[in-house]
Amino acid sequence: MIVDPSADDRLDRAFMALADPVRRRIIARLSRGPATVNELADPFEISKQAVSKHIQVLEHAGLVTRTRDAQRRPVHLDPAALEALTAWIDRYRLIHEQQFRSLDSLLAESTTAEASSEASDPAVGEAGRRTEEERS
Amino acid sequence: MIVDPSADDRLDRAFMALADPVRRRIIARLSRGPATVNELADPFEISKQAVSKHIQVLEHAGLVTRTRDAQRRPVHLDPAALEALTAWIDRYRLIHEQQFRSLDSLLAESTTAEASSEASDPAVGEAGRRTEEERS
DNA sequence: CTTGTAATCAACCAAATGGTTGATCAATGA
DNA sequence: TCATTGATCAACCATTTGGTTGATTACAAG
Repeated sequence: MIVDPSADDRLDRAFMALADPVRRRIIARLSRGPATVNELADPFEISKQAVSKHIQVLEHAGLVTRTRDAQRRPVHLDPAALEALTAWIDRYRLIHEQQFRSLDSLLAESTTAEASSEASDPAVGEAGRRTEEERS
Repeated sequence: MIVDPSADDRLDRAFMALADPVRRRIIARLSRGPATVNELADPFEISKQAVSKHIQVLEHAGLVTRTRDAQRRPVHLDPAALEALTAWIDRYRLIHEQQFRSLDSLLAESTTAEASSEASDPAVGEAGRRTEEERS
């Protein structure tokens, strides 16, 4: 019954939560404003209990929060968690682009002068880069 | 042998692919440049076959591509697919923010005389929003 | 107190997921 | 040719996931 509130684990649950198309539709609906479980369940063919479970997954992932209004439990979107996801994706996407950029400049330099600056060269990627250029 | 038709289905697979922490680590590694299956499998405790399966999932989701170099099959990151993911997330995140913005301006209008509101409690304002229902 | 409504809990089930091991394919190099 | 290396295929297994139905809790209104 470990509750493991690790930040990395949160990211894990968030990605996991968005993996399901039903939950993504719920997120999409919530972006227009809060809604109750019944309202959220309405567009789906599945049972209300199933939707309730989906909401629990989203809540546990930190993507939504819930308040109380009499018997109702309105669900609210928490955009901060979504931001963390885009941050993760963009991180590696941008590193990848950066990698290409430095390769380009490296090639440009080698034409102008001697390529003595092998230096650090963490670019295992560079070595691998060469192996590409294949048929498409 | 259906070959992944709809674009919506692609998004589905992409989110599903990123739900697994092993696959996200693979993506992180690939952001530094292409790598072979053996290279990718090295940091993990799991078998090479398991990593191979993960790569197939990523490939089927359009997140990576593979080329050929002798026996090796280098895996390359495809940043375009990652961009599609951030696009989806940002869409609803921004709609949500927009919603807040209009709520704020609405409140601001009602108190044109003075800008006393310190953003107050938007959650309460939202709760009243459940008037927008689509119970059919 | 009783009824009705919103939502969750509990037990259960089928299918998908992630992992394993052993065999096989494909390309290289002796 | 034959052994080696890189990677996949195939069968199998344990756990997780997403769904169901039926009972139960929590409020609000008669």
